Amino acid sequence: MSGTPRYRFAPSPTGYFHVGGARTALYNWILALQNDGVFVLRIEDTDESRNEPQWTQGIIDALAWIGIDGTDTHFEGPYFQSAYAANQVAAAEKLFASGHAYYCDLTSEQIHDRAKIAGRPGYDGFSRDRGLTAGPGRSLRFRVPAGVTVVHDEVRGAVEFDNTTIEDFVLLRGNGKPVFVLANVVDDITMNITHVVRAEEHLPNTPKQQMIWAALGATPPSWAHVPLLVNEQRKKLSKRRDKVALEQYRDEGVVAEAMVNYLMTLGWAPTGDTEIVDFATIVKDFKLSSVNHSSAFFDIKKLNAFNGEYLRQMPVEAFSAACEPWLTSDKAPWPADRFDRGVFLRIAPHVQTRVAVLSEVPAMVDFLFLADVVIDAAAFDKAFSAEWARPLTQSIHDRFVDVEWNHDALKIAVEAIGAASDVKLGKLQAPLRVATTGRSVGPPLFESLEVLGRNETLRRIDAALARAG
RNA sequence: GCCCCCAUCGUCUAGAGGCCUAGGACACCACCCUUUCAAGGUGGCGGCACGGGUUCGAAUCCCGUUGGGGGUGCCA
Repeated sequence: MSGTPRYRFAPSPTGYFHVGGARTALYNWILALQNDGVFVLRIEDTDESRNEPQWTQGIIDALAWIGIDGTDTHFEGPYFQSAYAANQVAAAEKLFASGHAYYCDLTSEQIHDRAKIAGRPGYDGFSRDRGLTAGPGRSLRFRVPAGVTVVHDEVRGAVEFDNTTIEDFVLLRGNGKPVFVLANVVDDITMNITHVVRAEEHLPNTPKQQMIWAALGATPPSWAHVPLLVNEQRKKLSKRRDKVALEQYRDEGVVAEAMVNYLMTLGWAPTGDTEIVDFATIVKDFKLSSVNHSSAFFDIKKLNAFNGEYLRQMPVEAFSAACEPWLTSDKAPWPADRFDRGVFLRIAPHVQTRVAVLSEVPAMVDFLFLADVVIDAAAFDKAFSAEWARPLTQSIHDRFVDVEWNHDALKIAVEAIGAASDVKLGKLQAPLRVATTGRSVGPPLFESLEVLGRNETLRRIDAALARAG
């Protein structure tokens, strides 16, 4: 046994990268970092019907996004399980040669029929002592020994399995291809994996894997099964039902730091009264033994709250830079050449406290970059429904012609007009806001107008007055 | 069906027999601040699933019940 702990993350490339996978990867990565170990990435691409090469790059990109850097010295891989097929078959043959496995010529239908007649599900060990050798259509099954298999799990403690409840499971398919349980173990042995940290759904097949390790003469790794991430119905998060794609959250403007921090509060908690902690603290404090045993609901609301917190903590320049993908691409509702970074930077401090995810930003500043502001008709009608709305907005317009153009002066001017007619600023700003920004809510009005500029402000007020008739 | 895991506010969690009148966070509600909306501040609502033990003492240990979940493929 070498002294370097070797962890691994072994996803299959069957779709977008799952947030549950992200958390499992994070656990392994953090453990590798804090123990000066190695994080091995192994792509389990043996299910030819479901694999797509594009997903492999997606996994690598997603890992990089959450800080699991493929160029870091603690990172090793990616390895591809399919490349080790011959090695896995060789291991299976070794198991056959040593009597730990035997061939069986029964078809799935025959097994099913026998089970039905016997009244107990599963394979009944029919070919255990028939002395069959390898042949077309024959599968290789593991000869599960009598006794009890105890899995020592770093999260759950000792878990006992009575071997009579474990059927003689398949190692090699009728077509000669290895199945998951074999491939997984043989690769782990080949790659000198010492610690297997994965989701709880794998706990039931762990005794099988442990038996294979032993039968192959290897020392089983340290196991740890971490709780599942579930949806609101408390069912395992699924790609079909739930919003689980890491890429999707990234595209909506969740920042990686918030995602990582949030993911780490599921099933584990940093010490102290705050859950918002930096990655270095997490790496320092994380312990498998303090991971919870029960499943955790992936709460998008709380994720967004964390994200808002992270966004607000950023220096405004960093926030502004983080916003750019949403402001300069086709995600933005205005032509790319109308975006002005300097203008955005001026309004950014006010946007920063008002968004939870970055994708909300464009709608908050579109009035600055759109040639013609898009008026929300309902908001407009409501704002201009008051008796005073039209005349006072006209007065504001007239005053704005020569008022000093900064937010304080603008505010004082509007306030004065309101005071003369006994209309509070809170109400009076409504028609002005819709006229100039198209909406009833947004960043502080006078700051917005200061950035918008006098000419455009006057032009929009004119247009609104015309519209209000 | 069988095997395995789990059980603290709605949710994520703190809690390793007395520090618990059970702490924090998200959500929710109220108030304050306020140029809308936020942000921020203050306060509030709200939980140890149930039943038995063990113990001077149990959210914490044991057993059972109930409930939830995972697995049970020649998928990974």
